Amino acid sequence: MPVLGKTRKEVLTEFRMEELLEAARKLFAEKGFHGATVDKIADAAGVAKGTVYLYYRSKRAIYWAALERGIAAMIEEVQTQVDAEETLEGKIRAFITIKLCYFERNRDFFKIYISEFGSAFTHPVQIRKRFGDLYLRQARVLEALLREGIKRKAIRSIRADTAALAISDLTRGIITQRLLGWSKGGVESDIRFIFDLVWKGIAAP
Amino acid sequence: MPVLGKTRKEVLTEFRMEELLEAARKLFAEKGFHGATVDKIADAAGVAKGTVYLYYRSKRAIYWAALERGIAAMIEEVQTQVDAEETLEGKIRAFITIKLCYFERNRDFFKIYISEFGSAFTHPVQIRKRFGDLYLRQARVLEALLREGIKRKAIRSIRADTAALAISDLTRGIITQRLLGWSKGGVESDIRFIFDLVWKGIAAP
DNA sequence: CAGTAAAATGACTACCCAGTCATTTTATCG
DNA sequence: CGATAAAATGACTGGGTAGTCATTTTACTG
Repeated sequence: MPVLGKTRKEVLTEFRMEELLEAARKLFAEKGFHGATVDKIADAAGVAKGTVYLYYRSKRAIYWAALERGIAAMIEEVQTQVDAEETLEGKIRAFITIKLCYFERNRDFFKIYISEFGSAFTHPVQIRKRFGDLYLRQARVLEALLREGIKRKAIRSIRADTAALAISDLTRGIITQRLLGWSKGGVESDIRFIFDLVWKGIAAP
Repeated sequence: MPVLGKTRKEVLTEFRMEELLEAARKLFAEKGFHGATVDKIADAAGVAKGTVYLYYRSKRAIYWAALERGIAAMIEEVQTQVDAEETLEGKIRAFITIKLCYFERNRDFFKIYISEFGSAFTHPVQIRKRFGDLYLRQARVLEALLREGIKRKAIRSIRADTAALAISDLTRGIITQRLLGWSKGGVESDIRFIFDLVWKGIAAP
């Protein structure tokens, strides 16, 4: 009997899916898609393997759920913070900052994200497209900012879509470097570095 | 009996290793490390599976050989072309251009390269280090250029190591976009775009 | 051409793992 | 407290593959 919008069953389902997702995120991050086994994910979530299949259709489905949810959360956070800034400069800086901080906080997720990027070429077209759409969605937040800047002559006339992807690449690159231990400076220093490079690179003369 | 520096055996070994590497490169690029089977690699090289193991210790060994040789060849090509340029501007442009063209010509290799990048986090430390060294080696070519530019006041005072990695990331990003079909322009247009962004970003005021 | 060594073969072993489903455990309710 | 349904279990199946090695093929040599 539905009492407060959610039936008992719905609550349980939500709980199990959450626990499984959390366990899966850690294992996929640690071992990669192939290295993480459904058995281990079940174990980590404190259930038996069969139970996993009561909540997710397949191993891939869990993987996708983890990836999709992570990207969606990131986009939301980025969008909110960008909207909160007044100036174009502030907005672009926020875009870089929030992404960097989000990944710094969610290292597990970033590892999955990056790994998916690497497999993009070997996946079937349809999966590649799905990931591409997800990735492009966050780039488009930035693209809109750049377009606005170009219109207002604050930014020189560049290809906004390409520039947005380039800035995303730079951000992703810095995060990778940080996770691999190649970056010696602090987060602030890294943010400042990228932002300076980008801003000087795109600002109107 | 060694006649011309190489024994019959050495020639055969070299030939087989080459054939296998070529076949492996294609398959790894197409299917990824897990998707490519030793059987298929052997097939593609026109030998039986057992023969593969006469020339390579393991599947991983073939993979590494393909990756290492590809990166080494790229570095060599980049270094040569960079050296051939006179100006700092020309050298930096050459760095970007040659990498882009090299990968454009060796798409198979790039797919392996990128995929390795994605798996960097899930590999054992020792393998990760090995790949890192390889990657950093090419970044150091650029780093040396930047340092020289900073010394000569042509480039503003920035962290040369971080900037070198950032420019590498940008280049890698563009190549990825091209391979995924996200980049609409031609190669020249992409090169010009990155170079402009970078040059304006790092040039002395 | 026979005999020997080098090279190649592919059937086989040993292992791994996604996904299933008959069975057991737990919750619900009259 | 049974009876019934919902949820969970884990042994099992089917498919797959890295790496081995006894056997066969090919090349070389006297």
